[in-house]
Parts: sequence; C-alpha cells; structure tokens
Amino acid sequence: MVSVRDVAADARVSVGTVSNVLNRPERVAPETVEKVHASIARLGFVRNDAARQLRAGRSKSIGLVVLDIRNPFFAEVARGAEERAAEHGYSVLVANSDEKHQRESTHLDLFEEQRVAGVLITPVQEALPRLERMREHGIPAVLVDRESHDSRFCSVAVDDVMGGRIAAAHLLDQGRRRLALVGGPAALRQVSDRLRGAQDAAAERGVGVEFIATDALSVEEGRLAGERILARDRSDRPDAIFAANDLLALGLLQSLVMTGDVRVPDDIALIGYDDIDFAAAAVIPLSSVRQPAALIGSTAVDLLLGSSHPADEHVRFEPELVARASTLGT
Amino acid sequence: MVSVRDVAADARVSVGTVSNVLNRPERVAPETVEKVHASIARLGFVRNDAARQLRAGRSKSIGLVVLDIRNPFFAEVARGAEERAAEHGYSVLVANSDEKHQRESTHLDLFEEQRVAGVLITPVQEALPRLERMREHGIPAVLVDRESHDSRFCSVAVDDVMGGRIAAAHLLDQGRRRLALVGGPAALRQVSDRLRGAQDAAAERGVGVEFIATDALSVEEGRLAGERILARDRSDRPDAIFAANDLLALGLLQSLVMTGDVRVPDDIALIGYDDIDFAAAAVIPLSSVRQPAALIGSTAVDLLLGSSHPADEHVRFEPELVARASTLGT
DNA sequence: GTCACAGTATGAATCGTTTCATTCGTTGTG
DNA sequence: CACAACGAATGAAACGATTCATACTGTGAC
Repeated sequence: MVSVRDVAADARVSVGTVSNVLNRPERVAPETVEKVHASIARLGFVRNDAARQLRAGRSKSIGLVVLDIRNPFFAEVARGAEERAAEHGYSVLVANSDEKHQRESTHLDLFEEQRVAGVLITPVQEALPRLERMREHGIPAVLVDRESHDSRFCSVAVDDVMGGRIAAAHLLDQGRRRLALVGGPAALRQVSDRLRGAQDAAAERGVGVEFIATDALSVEEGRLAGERILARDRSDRPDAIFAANDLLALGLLQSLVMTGDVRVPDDIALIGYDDIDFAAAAVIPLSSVRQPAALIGSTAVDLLLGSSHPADEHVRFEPELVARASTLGT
Repeated sequence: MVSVRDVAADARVSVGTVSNVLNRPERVAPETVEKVHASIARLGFVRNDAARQLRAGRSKSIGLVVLDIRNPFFAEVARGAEERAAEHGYSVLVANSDEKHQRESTHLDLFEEQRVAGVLITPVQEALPRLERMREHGIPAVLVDRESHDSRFCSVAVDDVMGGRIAAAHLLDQGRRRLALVGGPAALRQVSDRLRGAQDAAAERGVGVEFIATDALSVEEGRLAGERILARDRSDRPDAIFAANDLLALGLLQSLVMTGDVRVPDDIALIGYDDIDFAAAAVIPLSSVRQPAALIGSTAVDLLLGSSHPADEHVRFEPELVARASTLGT
C-alpha cells in the first residue's frame, strides 16, 4: 500500500510537502504541486482516512439513527441529511434501530468508537442520559422528529400533537364519531403524541379515541391490525381510523379493503401520517398528514454543524393535512 | 479524551494488557480483566476506531452503492446486507449514486480512503475498470443486481432478461399487442435487459415494443411519462405498459388513472418490477415481477466475506410473476 | 538446589497522516 | 555588502490501538 512517504520519495520532496499539496496547495509552489500530483497519479496513492482521522481526533462523518429505513419517510429524511452533509464535506452513516433499544444502543456505541462529528437520532424512547454522556465526550446530538423542550439538545421536529389533532379533527369533520388510532409501540413518542393530539381534538367534541396497539409501524403490522378489526362484529368496529403512519395505513387498506369487505371511506374512513409518495397512489388514495421529510434531514444537519446556533435550538415544522379519497369519499 | 494509556495507568497495568483485555481476554488473568474493566468503566473509555483501523490496515465496514435508496427495493437490499454483515461483525455504509456517474465515483473514492473491506455495488454503467483498479488495491467488489459473466467479479443478480420476458409474455397472454416499456436511463443494465427480454418475448409473437424513455426510475418520472402518454391521441396509445420498476408504475398509475381518463387494465394493462410492499396496495393493485431483495443483499455480503468462494462466483435468482388487478381486470 | 516450563505481563515499535517550529534560499533595501 | 523579510520546504513529533519479542514469577520435576 502506497503512503505519503512513498509519494514524497517519488517526487523528491518531504512528506510535509505532500501533505501540504493535499490540504493547502496554496502554500506550495505551483511546480511542486504539479510534481507531487504526478507522483500521486503514477503511484496510485489514496489517502488513508483512518490515519487522517486519528490525527484530527474527529471524523468527517455524521451518524444518523432512524427507526426504520424501509419507511420511505425516513429514507427521505436520510437523503435530505446526506445532501446537506455533503455540501459541508461530511458523509452520513445511516443506522436502523428497528425501534429496538438494543440495536439503537449498539449503533451509538459504534458511532462513538468512530468519533463521528455528531449524531442525528430519532430515539426509540428516552435515550437522553446516554446522549448526555456522549456529549460530554464531545459528540453532540440533534433529536430528529422528536420534541425536546426539557433537555439541552437541539431538535428538529414536527408537532406530532398538532398532527394528531389535525387528523382527528378532519375525521370528526366528516361526521365520524367512533375513532380509533392504530399504532405502536405506545412508548414511541411519535405514537403517543399523535394519540394525545387525537384524544384532545376528540374530547373537545365529547368523544373518545380507541387505541389499537401494534408491535411496529410497518405494512405487515397494519395488515395484522386490519385482520383483527375484521374479526370483530360489524357493529363493534370504528367508523374512522387514524393510522400512526402511512405504512400501517397501507397495510390496513390491504386487509380491510382488498381481502376484507370493508368499504373505505363509507364504512371506515382512514387517514395515515407522513404522506409518503405511495399514499397518493393507494387503492383508495390515502389521506395523510404531511411532514417535510427532506427538510427535516437537512435542517438537522444544519443544527449539528452550524457554528452560530445555541446549544438548544428547537426547530419545529407544522404538519399539513392532505385530504384524499380515503376520508372524503368520491 | 481518554486513551488506553490512561486506562493502563488507572489500572496499574501496561497498555499491552489493556489491549489484551479488550481483544483476547482469555490470555489475561481473571482478576486483571476485572481490574481493567473497572478502570474502563470509571474513566468512560471508548476505543478509538481510527487508531485501531490504522494499525489493522483495513476497516470493518462494507460499502454499498445503490442507485436510489428511496426505492424500497434497494432499501430492502440494504437491510438484508446490513443484517448479514452484522452477523460477521461488519457494518454497512450505504451510499446513493442517484444513477449518476459522478456521485458513484465520489462515493467509491470515499470508500477507498476508508479502506473498506469491500464494496457491493449496482453500477450506473460500466464501472468495471474502476473496480478492477480498486481490487488491485486490495478492495474486492461484488456486483449487485447486475450480471457479470465477462468479468472476474462475483455477482448477485436476478435474471433481468428473463424478468422482462416474463412481464411481456404475461401482457401478451392477456391479449395485448401494443406494448410499451417505460424506463430509463437506457444505459442502466436493469432497463436495457428488461427491455431486451420484453422485445424477445414480443418478437416471438411478431410484435414490437415501444420504448418510452424516462430520466430516472422514480415515481415523479413515472407521473411525467404518464402525462406524455395522456397527451397522445387515444388511438396512438399503447394497450399495455411494462414499467421498468414499481416506482415508475405507481407514478404512471397516478397520472393515467387518477388525473387522466385511462382505465387500467381495460384501456391499458400495467405491470411493474420489484414487487415492493406498496404495489399490492396501489389504486389498482399492481402486477409486478418479484425479486428477493433482502436475499440479494445478504447473499452479496456472503460472497464478499466468504473465504471459500472462488473469485468469480455468480449467483443468479429467478424473477417471479405476481399478477394482480392491473393486468388481470376485476 | 537447579532447571524447565507455563502462565502473565511488559513496553517499544508500528501503522500513515498532519502539524509546526525550523531551516533554507532568494530577493530587495539601505 | 550586509541584513531583513519573505516564500517555500523540511522533518520530527504526535495521534491511539495493537503486536510481538522479551521478561518475570512461581510451580513441579529431577
């Protein structure tokens, strides 16, 4: 493997000069730069990032921990983050927690060992103590898709309580009264906040919200929840369902409408959350609550790398109702 | 920042012993192990991966370059790869080429600087020379979702020509004769192979296949292609469309069915490719050609890390027709 | 009492890059 | 002609973990 030393020898300059050519060519005489570049090309030299990092004490990577990369919402967040990070000369390491503490923790360990410049994370639950410790070790964190007023972490979030409120209010406006929220695990802030918002909106009109728990926020879990609802007596079913995300909603559609005998929205109105690309093309075009995914990702990077910002800046975007056939009828 | 040296001092042992506790505790006396662990915990020591890598000469990461991480097919491939890699103690760095040479190349540069253990890649076009050079530098590659008989690289692929054949044959079986393939860029092997397979199947029955080019394989591009088709005279439209992937197909559905006046499958039958989760829940449940995404990812990792395998093993999976309403009618 | 040996622990050398205090050489000025 | 000043290049030190040849200790055998 060829190193700066080899390049230096080949170009008949010192290693320091090679390094300067690489990092601040303006301090090196043009013809020397030329000469060194020629040697680099001839020998096929490739900088060793590990050595560079070791010296620098810090890597040029940002860790991103999401709940589920298969959820297009998070895929989009990741893309937004990646793009902005690249502009700053950083790259993004994406890790999946699969909504599991254990996996989240393992990934944070890895990120710590890599001395990432910072971590963007959608915590599974209360990961704050762990993140505090990391910050003491010089690794800052930005909470993504998650409010954090109490703590001293930056955060980028969409108001999930308001989102839940918007979704439920919309269902109520359509004349529905037997509301259910499908989602889980309940410990996820996304789920509990959206539920709370829905309950608030419902309570104002004197109705309650049933909570139908799932093990995860996936299409498959949505399908299973749908089957459980189908197993009930017709009179015992909700007349409106608010799914905690679009994956669940699409799964629900599959079992309720396609294998079941439920008409949407006639029998049950359905609204999802995130407004992923696929929602608009669903069997019954899916109403949803839109979040600016890519913007969330890029903003999180800005907060992490921004030098001017205070240690606890909170950016909050507003969710937006996108009403389609699944709640409006034809 | 606390280092092995600090731990050693705190535990009153040598740095070598600390390292041994970390890496081969069986060679260290139990009580010493105990003592060192206590110091590690007390000081909050975290191993510096850069230093470790520098010494080792190689990282415990695998680079994965996909065309588009927002495509659930690739998200699933990534997950499959990640899971298998974790079993071997490796992690996966996912990078997006967005079907652009430039970006692909930049990511490969980065991976090379990081001395990754290997690269899994779905090349944008002919990236073989570049990959050969990387192999000479000790970084092996496995081609993903891409045949490679000519070269000496391992590959994991699904027979795209056969997939195209299956899709077209199915459309022809439904009595369609004016076939079109929507996809692009044409330089992508995925696109050209699927087109070729479709043309072969069509030619056998004496019909041709129109090629409707798109700039990318995305929902948005599908929408645009749909609009272009809608702009045509009714009599000039195809009666069956084979979309090069499900994203395009879902975009086509959106413009053809939801904003346009086309009935699917009555006026135009539509089939996609990949059978992503969302295909089954589409406005018209989408027929598709299924590929075992997660298996592709995990197999690629096996090929890369497998010690026994020859340098040019080729794993090929068979695509599978999944016929739904978008080609079958109700 | 000596020797061999196993079980542990040691610490200097190493990986490849960057940094920075120095040195070198040239030009311009008084 | 001496000296200041500046641009350019130098090379040793440092980053932190791992490795490996060596040293130490105590036990059992002869």
